[in-house]
Amino acid sequence: MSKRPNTEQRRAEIVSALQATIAECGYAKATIQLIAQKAGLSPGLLHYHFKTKGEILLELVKTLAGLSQQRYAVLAATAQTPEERLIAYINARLATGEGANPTAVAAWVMIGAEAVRQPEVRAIYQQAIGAEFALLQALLTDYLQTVGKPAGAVDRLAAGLLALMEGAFQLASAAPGMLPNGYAAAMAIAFVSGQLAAEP
Amino acid sequence: MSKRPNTEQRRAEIVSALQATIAECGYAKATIQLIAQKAGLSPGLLHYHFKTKGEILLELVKTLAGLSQQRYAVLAATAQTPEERLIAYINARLATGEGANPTAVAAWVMIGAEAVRQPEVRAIYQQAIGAEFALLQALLTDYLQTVGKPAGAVDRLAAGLLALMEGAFQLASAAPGMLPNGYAAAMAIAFVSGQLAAEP
Amino acid sequence: MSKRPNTEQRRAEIVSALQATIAECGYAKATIQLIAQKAGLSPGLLHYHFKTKGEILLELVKTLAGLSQQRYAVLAATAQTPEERLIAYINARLATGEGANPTAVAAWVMIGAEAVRQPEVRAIYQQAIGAEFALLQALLTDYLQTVGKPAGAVDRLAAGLLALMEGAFQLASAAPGMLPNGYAAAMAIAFVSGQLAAEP
Amino acid sequence: MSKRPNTEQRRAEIVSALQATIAECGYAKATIQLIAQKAGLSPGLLHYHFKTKGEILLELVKTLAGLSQQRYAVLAATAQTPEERLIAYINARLATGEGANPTAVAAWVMIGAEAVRQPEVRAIYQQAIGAEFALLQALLTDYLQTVGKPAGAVDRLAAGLLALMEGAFQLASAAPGMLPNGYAAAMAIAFVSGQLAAEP
DNA sequence: AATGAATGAGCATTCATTCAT
DNA sequence: AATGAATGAATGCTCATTCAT
Repeated sequence: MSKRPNTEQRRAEIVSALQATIAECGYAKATIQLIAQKAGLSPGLLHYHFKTKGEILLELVKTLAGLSQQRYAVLAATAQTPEERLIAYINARLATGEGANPTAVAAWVMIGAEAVRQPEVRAIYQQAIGAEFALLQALLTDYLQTVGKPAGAVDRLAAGLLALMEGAFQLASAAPGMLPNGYAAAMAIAFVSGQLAAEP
Repeated sequence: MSKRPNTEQRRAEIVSALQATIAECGYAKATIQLIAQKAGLSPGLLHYHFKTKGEILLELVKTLAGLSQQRYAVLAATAQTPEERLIAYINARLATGEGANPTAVAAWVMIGAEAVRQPEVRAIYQQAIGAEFALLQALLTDYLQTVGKPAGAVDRLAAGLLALMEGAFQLASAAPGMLPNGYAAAMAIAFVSGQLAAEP
Repeated sequence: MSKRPNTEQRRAEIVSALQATIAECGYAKATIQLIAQKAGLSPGLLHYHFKTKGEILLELVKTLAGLSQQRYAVLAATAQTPEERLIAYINARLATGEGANPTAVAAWVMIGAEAVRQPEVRAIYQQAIGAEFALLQALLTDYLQTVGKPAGAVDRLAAGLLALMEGAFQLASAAPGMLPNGYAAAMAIAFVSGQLAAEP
Repeated sequence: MSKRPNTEQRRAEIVSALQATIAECGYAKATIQLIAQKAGLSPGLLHYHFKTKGEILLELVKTLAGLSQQRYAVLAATAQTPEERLIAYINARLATGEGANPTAVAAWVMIGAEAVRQPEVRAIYQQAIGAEFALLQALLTDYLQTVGKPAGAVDRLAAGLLALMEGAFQLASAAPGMLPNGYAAAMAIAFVSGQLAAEP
């Protein structure tokens, strides 16, 4: 008698199409027409499932942030020691190669730029950044404790690692191939190790 | 009697107005009307001095990149040792406080996002990144030589520092106040110091 | 066992939802989705019971006009003399308080505006206005006969009363609270009484 | 060196085109394209001179209200006695024939409907209604004083006249030709006269 | 009878660019 | 050099209507 709702699936398709489009053209040039075309849907349908274009963006940010969380859940299960966990985390986020997702990275960079000016995007972006920051703090605290080092500078250390990661995303998208291969993960790990040697 | 051309001044005013506007609204929302209004000029005049909107952006990227070079010229004159030069450089780019220029930083972040998709912007962005990278390589090479360390990992070290700086810019613009005060300069310096202790 | 058609009930529900919506948002903003939502039905079902949106409007006009007729049927039964009938009629249409129906009044005003441009709405609107006009003529003729006055100006008198009533509806909807309380019914009755005294 | 602004003239042309369009199609169907076409201008130009469509409407309401005021200024100069002034006023607003402006009347009716739901339109509409009401009160007070009658019911009398006038506009637009010719002005005057005879 | 997804034409609005002055 | 009106294509969004289920 009634139609079965397929809203969730359609919404996912649309969000996925936005990710692809935004990675390629940026948010402003990712027009509804273009997204719809990439999703194989009619423009009107996008507004049936999402009230505004901004709402699709918000959903994408949530999805991307969730992806990061999922990766952590996976790695946390595998790694044994705090050191392994930290290194696995860094590799999961920065290592190029098999698990790398350039589209998601490029989309994330565009979202970061959008966050500078759209308060609503900024709010969710900051939520994601905050979660990542807290996770890094926890991982670092565990690690430092294991090696018998004081946890004094964990905040700044975590912030530095976060900046290194975000900067690596930016440079990978806007200046691909200009920097040494695989520098980001290596340097992030070296950064942490260096701090251990340097601290009293 | 003679009409002296004020083209150069006008162009500078327009570029400056674009910087202010882009920092506030992003490039896409920085309309010719808005830029003109912020510069106190008429919209038509902008197209008299610049053929297209993109041309103004290109000029801004050059200006911003040049600003960085100028800062180096200043610091290179003051600093005595390679270590002082390196630290002065890092502080010049990352230190918050007196010399800090949030508008330029925000504009640079937006330009970085624009570089992902506009090939012409990307070209100049990469030029600026390349110059910064080369400068960092030179500073690091000098420094390592002074302390008697091998210059093997200079490339990756420079790339890591560059990423940390760009990431710090991004986070300062999109998530202001979320991270510890002054972490960026401190961590950049700690990053370099740590590598010295760690390397054989 | 047998499916009894609930078409008539559904149609009434839809028309009622249109009345509520039109009173609140006007006809143009009364979208099918909104009406359906207010009726607790699905949008598709509205087009099952009515071919077009305009058809629902036409039905509403008929309903509203019929309501007026019903009120007359009720009052005609109660009132004894022509004077009582006339006053009862005026009160039924204009008196504020218990019997007042602001939603119907507001909807009627919107329909009046719609009638200016939609020929099909205009036709039914005019039918309703014509019926009211005829009723007023009859009531006035009876009344004047009773008091021994010539029925010469009955047409103009009825037209004037009609205009006063429609204008009162308009002002009640678009400028509520600006005019003295209960002025409309009082002035309509005074209007009629005045004519008796004035006529030779 | 510079272009001479023609903004005021263009704005007037646009408002005039809206009046013509609104009278014919109503506000919702008066699209920017249609108005522009009727004004012989490009659609974009309408948004150069007015920020939004609603702003054009607001300007039209002001214009129409101002027209009414102007008519009073003219008639006030001509008429000698309070009675003449009152009758001249009624004729100026209601008399069909030479001075009549069906386009303005139809536009006014549509605006009245729009006022029911758009708060901003309602505010200006009520301002116009309020001015007209105050004017009627003044005219009636003067008149009643002249004929030695108490001014007790001036408010309700003025409200009744106002309703009669607005209703006459509505009926003239939505049901043209259905009512006796020239009934409105005649009945308005009869209404006032009747009250004199009736009051003690 | 009923659902709700889907369509596509139409809308107000924005904006880089042009041009007459 | 400078102005500001003018253009028109493009965009996000709305909505009556259709249709498979």
